[in-house]
Amino acid sequence: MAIDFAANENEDRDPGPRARGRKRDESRDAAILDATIDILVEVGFEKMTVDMVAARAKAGKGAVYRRWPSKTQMVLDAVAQMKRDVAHLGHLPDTGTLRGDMLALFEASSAGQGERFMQAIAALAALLAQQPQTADAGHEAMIEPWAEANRVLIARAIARGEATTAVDLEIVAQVIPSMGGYRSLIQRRPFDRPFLVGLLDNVLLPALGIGPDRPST
Amino acid sequence: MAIDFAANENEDRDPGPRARGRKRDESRDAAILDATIDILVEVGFEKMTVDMVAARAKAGKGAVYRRWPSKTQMVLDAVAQMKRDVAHLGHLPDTGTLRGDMLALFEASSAGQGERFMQAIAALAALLAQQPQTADAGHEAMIEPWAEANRVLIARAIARGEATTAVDLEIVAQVIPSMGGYRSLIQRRPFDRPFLVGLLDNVLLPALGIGPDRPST
Amino acid sequence: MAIDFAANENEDRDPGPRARGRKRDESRDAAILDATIDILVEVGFEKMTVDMVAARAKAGKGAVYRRWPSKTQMVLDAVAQMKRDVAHLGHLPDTGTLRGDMLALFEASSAGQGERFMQAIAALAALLAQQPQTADAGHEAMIEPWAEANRVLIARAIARGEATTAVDLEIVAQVIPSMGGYRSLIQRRPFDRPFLVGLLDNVLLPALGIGPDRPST
Amino acid sequence: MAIDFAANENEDRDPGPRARGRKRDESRDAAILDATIDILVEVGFEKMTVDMVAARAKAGKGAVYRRWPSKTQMVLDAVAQMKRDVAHLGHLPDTGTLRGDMLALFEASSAGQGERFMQAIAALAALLAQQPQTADAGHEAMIEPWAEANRVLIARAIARGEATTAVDLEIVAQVIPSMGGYRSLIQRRPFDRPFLVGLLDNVLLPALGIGPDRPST
DNA sequence: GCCTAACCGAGACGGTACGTCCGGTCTTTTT
DNA sequence: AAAAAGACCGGACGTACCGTCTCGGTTAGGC
Repeated sequence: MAIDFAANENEDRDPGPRARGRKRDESRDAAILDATIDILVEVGFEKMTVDMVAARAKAGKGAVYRRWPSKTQMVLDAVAQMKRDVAHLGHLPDTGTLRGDMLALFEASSAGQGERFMQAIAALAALLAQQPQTADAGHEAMIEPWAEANRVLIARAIARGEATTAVDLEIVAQVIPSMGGYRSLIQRRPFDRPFLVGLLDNVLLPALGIGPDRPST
Repeated sequence: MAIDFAANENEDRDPGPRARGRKRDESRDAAILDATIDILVEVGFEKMTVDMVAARAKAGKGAVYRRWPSKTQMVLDAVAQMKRDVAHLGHLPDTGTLRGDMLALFEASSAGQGERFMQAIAALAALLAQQPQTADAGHEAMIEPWAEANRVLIARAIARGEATTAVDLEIVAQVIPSMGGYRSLIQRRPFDRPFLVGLLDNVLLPALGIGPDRPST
Repeated sequence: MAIDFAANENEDRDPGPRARGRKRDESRDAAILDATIDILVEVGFEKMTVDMVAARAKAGKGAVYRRWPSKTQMVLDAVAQMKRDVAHLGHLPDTGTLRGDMLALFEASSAGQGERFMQAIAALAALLAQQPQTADAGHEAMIEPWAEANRVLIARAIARGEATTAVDLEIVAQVIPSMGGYRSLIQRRPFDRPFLVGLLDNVLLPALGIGPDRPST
Repeated sequence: MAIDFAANENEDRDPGPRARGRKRDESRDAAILDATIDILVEVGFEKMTVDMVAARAKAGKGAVYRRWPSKTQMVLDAVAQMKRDVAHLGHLPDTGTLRGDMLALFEASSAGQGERFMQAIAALAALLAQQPQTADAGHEAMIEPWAEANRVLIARAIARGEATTAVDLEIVAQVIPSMGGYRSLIQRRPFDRPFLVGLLDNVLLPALGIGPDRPST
């Protein structure tokens, strides 16, 4: 967890003997990234221009390119920033059943910026495959935190005897994030509650040996 | 099945009053599509330019745009052409067990141009998400035939009593294609035999109620 | 004479084995150069942008930079083109006296594009001194043809015994063009008839030993 | 004479109620102006950047813009500063002949920083024509003092009966400065002794009715 | 055996975004 | 309060690429 795309910006800097001159205005970072997400959601990655972003953020192009070497890196960082805002593991739901936990996790992330995040992710797909490293970065920012949450919830279910120990946790925890990612990014169909329920009841829970003693739905 | 992206080109043509003038040189189609795949694999969709493709095919840009209305459509058609070469459903394997069938299907499609095809698909991801319609088209060309094959094999397993009837065939048949697509397109990691075996033994077969009475592997 | 700034474009090209591909649209050259002069006169060299010129000429920036390597070269060529249009040596006036010839030459060049040409030259001064070679080029285009005309007229006056042979024709022929150039470019005051008459009667004619048996003025 | 571009900076300052805080470091003025001339001569006005000048002077841009409102004004001031060092009218030469006086004036101004000054002036031409007012200012600083010296020397020659009274002193006194300015600024060729001698013997002296009873040269 | 339309490779065309650079302003820390 | 350092906005430059159009030349029918 704790993905930090901006690490190169925030942490890798060698302050040198001393930090002289005017400080980077950190508020510009946020303003630019916010504008990036806005435009990304509105027009998509291809039709977004750096000038649009700079104008929306009331910034100059210089301020943009001082921070990121290219439009692509800027967008990746914008999405990573969003993810940092969105993913607050730790206060994971605990309803007593795996099925309940998974549904509660979905509800929780649908609230907040969840929707907007998914829109941004979808707009972003175009650039993920441009180069392997950006694809990795995007995956780390998007799917890994989600898989981590799944891993924790399933581990809990195993611990309380609800789920079988016969399967590889690592693989099973990837099922919902991967299929959700594919659905959002490639199929561009919504990752909604019915889709999640279908996956739970027909794939995940059966694979874990959890029978259909389901409540309402 | 039998996806044909080029249908519009090859079949929709209205011959008009009569076909006059020089005939279109059909060998140029193949040369251009081959060059497209070459470049796509080498540099990716974004860095590929139409001029590059034309030069590689020793063709002019006019010949390209006479055949396809845009770079995107040309690339989609190139990949569809590949798919046509690769996917020969109908003679699906029949080994007696679902596990054996799935592995045999994998081996079959790994032969031929399978590797190259996957590289092309991966390079292609960039454009899939650009517009919903191209995403749909790409999905239809890539994943649906694969899911269809899964559907047939699983239906056979249910018919012979190997697999449970308790789950939704439609959803279960999507698991391997979706996760494979996500792995190839977004993670850009190989969809190889170990990954397939992991999915089969930890997700698909348990979900279908098929126990681990596996042979060697 | 016969200054040709565009020589590099029009004559230096090695056609290679054959001239292939679409031909340069020569009308675009003229359209761009005309637009260049328009904008140059309207806003001056510094405030003129290449995009302005391209838009005015209904051209793309590509067409501009295919012809000239920089804004500076484009402007120099535009002025040279103008000069080519303006300077039609050969049909020099012949009034019987040097004074009459010089005044007639002035009247002739004041007609036509003369005025516009001088405006362009004035706007252009900014760039002449940027680099030695552009300064040379500008000088060749602007002043040399003028000096050549002076040389011819003065030589005629010497031939018919009107002017002394005691002075260096080369130097004397430079007086009016140089002082006119300085006045236009640096002082930015008009090179008008009173100024010319002052030079003739107080400098050029006395230096050539021609007395003040002047007509009206 | 006594042009002082820097007047606004050095004399117009209102000391206010009291001069508080750190005193302005007057040595920075000179350092910046020196650096300005250096860079101006090295790369010309257009390619010179304010950052270059500040770096060379080991100053910040703030120190520059606290003193001059723009790059243009700074450069004009730098050249005016030079001029102040160079032009010391009053002790004009007096050799008994106009020809001797003019040559002696040339020798005097060639000494000192004359050469460097001319280089700077040449580099400066670019900005002179940008706006009329800077052109005027430059002309006043450069050419007018020179013309004034010519005027005095020629008036003396007329007074002692060496030169004719038949011509307009004002116009004749402009000949050498104007042609010298044109040669330096536009042609970028040296205003050297042979050039001066050519002008004197073929234009100025004949125009003033002074015959070729020249000494050695 | 011509005529003519449609093809071919090559490459110029208009338009538009990218990433760089610089002028003039503002901010931070040090003197 | 002035100094050096350097980030800030705005906007022009020159490059690259998409999809269209034009050039000279070639390849078929149809006459």
